[in-house]
Amino acid sequence: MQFSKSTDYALHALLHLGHPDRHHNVGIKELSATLGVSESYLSKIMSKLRQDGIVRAVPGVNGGYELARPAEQITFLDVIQVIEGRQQMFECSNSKSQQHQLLAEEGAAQPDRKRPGQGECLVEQVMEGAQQHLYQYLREHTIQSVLDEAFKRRHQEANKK
Amino acid sequence: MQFSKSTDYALHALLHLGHPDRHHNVGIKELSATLGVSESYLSKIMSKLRQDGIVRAVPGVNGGYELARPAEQITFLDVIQVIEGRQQMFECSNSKSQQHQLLAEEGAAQPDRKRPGQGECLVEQVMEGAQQHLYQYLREHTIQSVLDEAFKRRHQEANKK
DNA sequence: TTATTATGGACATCACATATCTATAATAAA
DNA sequence: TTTATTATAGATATGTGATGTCCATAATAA
Repeated sequence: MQFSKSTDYALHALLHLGHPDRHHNVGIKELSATLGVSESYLSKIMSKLRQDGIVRAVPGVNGGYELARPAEQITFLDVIQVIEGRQQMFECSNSKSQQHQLLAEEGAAQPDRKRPGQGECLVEQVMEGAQQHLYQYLREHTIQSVLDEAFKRRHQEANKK
Repeated sequence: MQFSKSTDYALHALLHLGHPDRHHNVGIKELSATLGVSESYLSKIMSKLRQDGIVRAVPGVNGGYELARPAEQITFLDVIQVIEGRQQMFECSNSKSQQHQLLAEEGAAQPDRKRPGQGECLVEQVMEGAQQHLYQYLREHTIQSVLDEAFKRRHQEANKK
């Protein structure tokens, strides 16, 4: 139950691209050097981000990457789902087992067979609730919000002195 | 970024043990048959739960497992942490890279070197916030709360008829 | 046309989840 | 005390995904 390193790389790369006084594309060389990751590996990640419309890529001289939309419209959830995929965080593997029948209708004398697909797993439902909570939080944090926080701190630092 | 099947098995096994009209230990055979998982594999999981004090185990004739404490004191978070471990969900792998220095003190003329360990990664901080949100939700849901929900539904079902 | 840069495929490696089998220890019943 | 039963721990196997490298190709601007 851990986020992959790729997600880490992706988030940091986007922060770099979102840096305000940057007016040109950023090549994989610069990104790679800044993050301390190999060019080979990082380009795979950037390709994914491009395929999902998070960044734009330009080949050729002076090419590189740039954000495809404003940094405040790139949420943590966006990035995570591109890299980690969009599967459910939890899947109940024994929906057909005796367990669910016991929980759903245990002791119930009447065999009520009118709603077939209704037997959803209660464990799964709790976990889906957890996922929704997590996702909501991740939607509320964006590349821009991190940049803002960084600059706010730098400012506080300067004032304190 | 997915929970393992083992977590699924553990949660369902505990639901079985927490079932109210159960007054004796439950052997691995019964658990295995109910969940549709092999005895070998499930016993590994049960051993972990025992080592962490979630269940008690009794060998020998009429032995088996039982909850080590009331079902309302066994949270989803407890179970998940036993099975998945207690590492952070996210770790920033490049705390020493140029990236953080840029974000932390970019443009800052004064080399402020008084607080050494303060340079925490802002991405990591967001992700830790996410984790805390998730954990809070998982702490609020217990084996008992799922059982309650199951019986509530069964009751509604009976009344509707 | 050329140098530069991104892209995609193939490949290698390692860690981990999943799973099985077997020998051993502990316990209750006989 | 013996025996049957049950949990436990170790060794092992296997597949899958994360991480990472290398190389050939395509696209683009100078």
